[in-house]
Amino acid sequence: MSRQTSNARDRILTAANKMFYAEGIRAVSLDNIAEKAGITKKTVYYHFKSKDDLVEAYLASRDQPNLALYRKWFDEADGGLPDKVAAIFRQIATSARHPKWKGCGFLRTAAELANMPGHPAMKVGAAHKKKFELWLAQEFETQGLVGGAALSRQVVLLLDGAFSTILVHRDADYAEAAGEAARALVEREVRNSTQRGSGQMESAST
Amino acid sequence: MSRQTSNARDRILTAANKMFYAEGIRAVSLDNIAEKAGITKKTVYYHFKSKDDLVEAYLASRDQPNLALYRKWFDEADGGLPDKVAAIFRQIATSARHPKWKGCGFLRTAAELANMPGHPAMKVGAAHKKKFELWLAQEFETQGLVGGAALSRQVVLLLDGAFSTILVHRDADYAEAAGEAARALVEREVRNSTQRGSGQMESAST
DNA sequence: TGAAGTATATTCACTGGTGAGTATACTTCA
DNA sequence: TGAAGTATACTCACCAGTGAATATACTTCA
Repeated sequence: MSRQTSNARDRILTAANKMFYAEGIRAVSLDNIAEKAGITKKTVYYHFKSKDDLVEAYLASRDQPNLALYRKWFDEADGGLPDKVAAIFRQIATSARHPKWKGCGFLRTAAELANMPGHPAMKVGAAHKKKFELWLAQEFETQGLVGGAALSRQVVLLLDGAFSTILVHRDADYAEAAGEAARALVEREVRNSTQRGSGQMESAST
Repeated sequence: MSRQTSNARDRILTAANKMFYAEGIRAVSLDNIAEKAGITKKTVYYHFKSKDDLVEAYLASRDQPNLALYRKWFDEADGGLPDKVAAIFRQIATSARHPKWKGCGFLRTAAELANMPGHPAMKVGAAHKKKFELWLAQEFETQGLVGGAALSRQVVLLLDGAFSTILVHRDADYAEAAGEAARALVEREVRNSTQRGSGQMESAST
């Protein structure tokens, strides 16, 4: 790690980030990335031991920034829990209207590498999604919601559904619909948790 | 189209179906498919004008069978609307526990080809998803639900969310969670529609 | 009816190009 | 000087797509 070094590594990672996200994993070669980074392929192999390694680094580099963004959207939104959750979906709708938007990089990578369940990038992706689910569950439980974990999971399902569906239809309105569904589920749980002190049934039936 | 003809074409399509679904689009070459089908690559090019063309045919061949399956699950489930919707998710959970399950072929193809929005296969995929959404909306409206279209969309979001999330975590339980969320949303709309005759507001607020 | 012609279906062998990954040598700075 | 970092130039495998030839059936008309 000397003067120029981390510079080249950063440039590779930046190029990988843009290209893998924009085009997909298998659609982008290390030659492409090297060219974009303005270095040789051999230098890529100096800093990353294989393409798979670089793919893993690509997703790892998105982990914290992405989570921070969700947290920011949530924290800065006005209103109660339902509004804060809905705000995340509204922000995603906004992002999705940018022409360069191509869905969730984690989800798309998982879809593309579905035939390699042990791939290191898959683990990074799964961990990222788990972190989000856990963070939201904690937010819910801090606010006194009893079924925070289950609710968080439902919101996650709507969120990933929005990512996928918007990508299929190229229609960001799906994020709004998902936001409304999430809002309804959160409202319901807020009602549930405040009415009965520590009740644990979710549905009237069964 | 003589006797032998459609035979080769079918074998190609069968091989493409299995391989594209199992491995992904760009991970599978036409050499691979030709070998699996027991014919020459040139024969593949006789029946399909390009790889893209074959990918489109692959998704098109899954359209009706997939929709039929969802309809069957829905129709054969006991109980009311909420139960019928939940049944779809339970069936998906069951499918997802098979080792060969790799998510939704339409969604995965869309994720992989996200950089080619005009790709013919993308159109087939979008149309497929729209058909499902429309079918479910009609089922809802036939049962007298006012907000059938919006509700159908919410269920779709949960469904595609389940596909994506299960794939990431390799955990079919997400389908059950999605099913519970869907059930809650349907129950809410049933309540909404029966209480007020033809009201059209979905949420108490705004 | 049967030979000549035509459309369908398939193969073998190939091309131009790209993929991941490497052997080796040069450069630069501490 | 010697280790970190980078480049040139390469290997070998594969990939989408093609050229030329052939086999098989389906007409057509003398």
